[in-house]
Amino acid sequence: MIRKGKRMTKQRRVILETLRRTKSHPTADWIYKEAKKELPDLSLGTVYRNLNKLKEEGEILELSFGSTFSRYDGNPENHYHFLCLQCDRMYDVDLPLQDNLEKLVEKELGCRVTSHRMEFYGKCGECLGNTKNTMP
Amino acid sequence: MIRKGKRMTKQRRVILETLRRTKSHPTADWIYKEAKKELPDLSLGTVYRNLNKLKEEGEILELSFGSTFSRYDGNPENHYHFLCLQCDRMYDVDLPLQDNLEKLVEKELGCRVTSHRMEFYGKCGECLGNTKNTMP
DNA sequence: GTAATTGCAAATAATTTGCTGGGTG
DNA sequence: CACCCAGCAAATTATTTGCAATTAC
Repeated sequence: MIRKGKRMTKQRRVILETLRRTKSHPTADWIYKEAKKELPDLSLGTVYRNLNKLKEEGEILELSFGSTFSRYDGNPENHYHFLCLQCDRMYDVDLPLQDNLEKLVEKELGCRVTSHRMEFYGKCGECLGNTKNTMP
Repeated sequence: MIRKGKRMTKQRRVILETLRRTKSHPTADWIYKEAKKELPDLSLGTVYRNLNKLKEEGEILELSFGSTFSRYDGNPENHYHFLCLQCDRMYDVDLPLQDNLEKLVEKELGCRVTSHRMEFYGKCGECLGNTKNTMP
């Protein structure tokens, strides 16, 4: 693996490790606060710059579905997500990619489809359970 | 039945008409500029306020997939979209909703899924045509 | 009449960028 | 030792909000 023009600074390493360690699909700010515990002088701008670089290099995914901020995923393989509208937690969905749909879209629009994204919305298991207990 | 809010001001009417008239999935700013031709005193804040109301009432859709700004769709029925990564145009995709996938997600995560969204990315027919001449 | 809604401008929120000094390869 | 990259803070961008005046019902 050739690291062309990429420098492995300790900031970059800690940011990537922080993201890979969690399954919570965190925001840039969460990563910043978390990584700052290890690197107290870390700045938020550095977090954003590194997240953008890592995204361009295909090391991570940026998830920016229907909200005012981005979440990040340390797993760069395309996969789907479920967002709980009550607690705002985001879960990975282990469903096979519907690549056949890309073909259908190409036929319909006469375009070239290179990727797609899908996100599900609703109430997560934990929130379903919580309401059950507190509901009259 | 209490009709709280929801006055048909001329601003609201023009904003909705402007959005319904186009197939371009425009931004709030585009709608503002366009509607301003008819209502010169219109302000951008009013456009945002009305778009949010219309969204809440289910009259329109807000599309905020993977970008720093929202686009709006005058068709409130859930449907998929294709975004051309070259020219940034957005197209409606006429594909049946994959509601069966919602069931699969519910089974996998033990959650309640109420909706989902899907977006396709690539190069649109027009952009393919433009490059066809220069491709080997 | 009166409460929702407007225009305006200032406030937020998330992210990006310019500068300069420091650390990596 | 060249030059990428960090830290810091100010700039940008999209959107929201407070307020007094206006307007629809």
